[in-house]
Amino acid sequence: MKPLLTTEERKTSAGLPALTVRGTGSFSAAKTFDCGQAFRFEPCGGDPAFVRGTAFGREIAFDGRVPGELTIIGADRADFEAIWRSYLDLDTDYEEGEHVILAAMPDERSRRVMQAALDAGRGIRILRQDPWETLVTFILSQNNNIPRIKKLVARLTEAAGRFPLPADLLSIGTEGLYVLGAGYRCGYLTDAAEKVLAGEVCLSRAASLPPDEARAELMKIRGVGPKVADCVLLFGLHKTEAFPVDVWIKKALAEKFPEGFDPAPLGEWAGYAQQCLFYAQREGS
DNA sequence: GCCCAGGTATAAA
DNA sequence: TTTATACATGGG
Repeated sequence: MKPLLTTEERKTSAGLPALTVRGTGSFSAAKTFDCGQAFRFEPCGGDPAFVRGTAFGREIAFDGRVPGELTIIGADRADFEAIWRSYLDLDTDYEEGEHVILAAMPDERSRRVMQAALDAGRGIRILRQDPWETLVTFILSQNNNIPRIKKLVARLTEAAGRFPLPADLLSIGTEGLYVLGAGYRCGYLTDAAEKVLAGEVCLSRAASLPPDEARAELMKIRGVGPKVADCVLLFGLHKTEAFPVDVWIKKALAEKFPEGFDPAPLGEWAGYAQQCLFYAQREGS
């Protein structure tokens, strides 16, 4: 059942608009912004449930310290309806998702493994991030770790004065990107910028394509392989059915699914299942 | 110092 | 088609 949300507008003591949303269920700002899908948010004031960052060019803070509700600082009700409600995927019933995912498990052993992952990841939401931002951040993610990806993104954003658009990346140049710490990925970024700017790769068109074709469209970019493409499909284009969980389960996790893994019955919940598995694995280690 | 990270391009079997 | 290796960098 679609969550029933209520909202209450406020002003912070500093005069910023703020909106408290109630009925958010299991939503966890801490897990959603720490599970490796977004790289522009940081804990605010020591509590990981209170995060701040930038999305869609707006500085924003999400205070999820009170269970069952979320306070968005830097947004009024109109902003919430226009951007954050969709961005945070608050109208999707993730409890139903858990049931679908468990029902898709072929045997008792798999079910137990998945149950543990769902328990660990409960509260994660699959964000609807800006596709270009998602593309750039996940190009940077390859053979890289999350803390360093965040620092790198922050450095690029500071250098460009905003999250770098294609023209900004070309203006910084391949060498400039190298100096900023992008390493061997610097040429991948400029290739992405060139192809998007030339219309050779069109993200908004990819959004309306079937997953396979959208994946192929993204992989025209040098440095975008199947994994980066799938992350962009999931976190940027919200093609939640497109994530082939079986392919991306790593060795450690593959041991837990000795019978293999058929992602088909997961349907639109494939991405969420995958993200819970990823989060649980990262928590465990 | 060492291992590794939300992988990919490339060459070789 | 599958397997091996280099890759820039720095977090832990």
